Amino acid sequence: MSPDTGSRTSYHHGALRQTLVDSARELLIERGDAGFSLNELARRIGVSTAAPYRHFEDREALLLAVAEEAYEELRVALDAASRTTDDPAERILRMGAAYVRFAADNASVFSIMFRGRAAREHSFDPAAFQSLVEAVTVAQHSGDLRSEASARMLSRSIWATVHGLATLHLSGGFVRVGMDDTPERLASETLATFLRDRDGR
Amino acid sequence: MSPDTGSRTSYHHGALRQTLVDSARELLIERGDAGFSLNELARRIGVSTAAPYRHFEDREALLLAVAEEAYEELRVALDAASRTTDDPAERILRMGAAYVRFAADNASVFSIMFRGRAAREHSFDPAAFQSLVEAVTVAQHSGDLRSEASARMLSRSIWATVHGLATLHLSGGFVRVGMDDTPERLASETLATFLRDRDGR
DNA sequence: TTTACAATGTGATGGTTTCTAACATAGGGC
DNA sequence: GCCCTATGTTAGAAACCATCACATTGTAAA
Repeated sequence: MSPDTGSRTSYHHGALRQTLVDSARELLIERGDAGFSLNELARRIGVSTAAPYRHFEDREALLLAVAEEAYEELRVALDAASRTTDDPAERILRMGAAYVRFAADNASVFSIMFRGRAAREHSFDPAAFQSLVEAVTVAQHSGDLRSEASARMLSRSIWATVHGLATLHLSGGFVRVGMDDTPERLASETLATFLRDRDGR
Repeated sequence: MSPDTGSRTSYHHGALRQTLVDSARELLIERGDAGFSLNELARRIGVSTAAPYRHFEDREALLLAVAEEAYEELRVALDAASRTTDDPAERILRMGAAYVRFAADNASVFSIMFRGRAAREHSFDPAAFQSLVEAVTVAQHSGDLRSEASARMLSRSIWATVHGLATLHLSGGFVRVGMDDTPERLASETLATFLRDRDGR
């Protein structure tokens, strides 16, 4: 008897790898990290539960692929935010806001980005870090930054601050002390600490 | 036939609940969040795999109990760090260092503290936050803080910064850009951004 | 064009996990 | 001393991850 290939007409799916990554992201959003199941994913796509293993070593490897795509999206979002202004200080604020916004809009995906192999291999991406260092250097030269610490040190501080904002915002901690806010306001109010008071704003 | 009660002599364990929490922490450290198994835990302790369910609703509830104990330890550690100095700015630095140190010394426990119910119910503990606000207020009055933002706002910023340092330090992100360091130095170099330059140090 | 191969699917299955149900034991209040 | 409840046990259902042997198909060489 010919095997059941779901609603497919051909035996081979054709684009299973990418379908797995895309659908995995949806399922992850629905069920969360703990509730995510490879079996359920395969059933939804209409392939056998063994099929995903032709493309990914194990469950973790598939989630890593999802995280990698998300890291790329985050990089693009930060880049886009950076391009929305020429003002050095404003640029830092907007990149920070974009980071927290991304976390808020992609909660469960964001959380798998910062655990396991994904975190080790992709968090604090050197290229993205370098672009922040450059923005900070410009801001320093234009006198917008309070501190005289090295650009790399300051960038590390800013990154950590924004990342902390993102994760604590997700965890709901700010709500408990009556200090929750939009990602944009969280970022600008917090990063203001790093900036000199300026005329026009 | 009398049931096998492991190496125990009596049918009842006697202090199973606390033993579960303590051993769960050890197993969590060995295997990590994903690798942690209630069955393995029960086998180690020498009780049946159903026994833990007399004390905890499910796997998650047991890990929540572990997280709750850890939150208390963190609170104590922050309190102890706070008491090591009377200098207002130094106090903030030391609390920050203690926070990052705790994360570094208790990696897998720290990670379960900030996900799921544990994060929602215990992250950003209002009492701990209040004690930071007080330290910040003192530092403001003594002129040690750069910013004139409200003590609550500044405290939120400092907390987010320290939390970001802790999580990124754990993920190994700093290593990738050649900027890793001890928890103490990470905290002091980063929090320096918030402080005025002072004479004696 | 045919044929062999490599890639990608399937079905079946083993081992482990979480959690529940029904039953066993014992400790403490009456 | 007796019962009741708390806290164990055994058995097992349902799901999941992962692997095996086998099936199908696209493709590249002969």
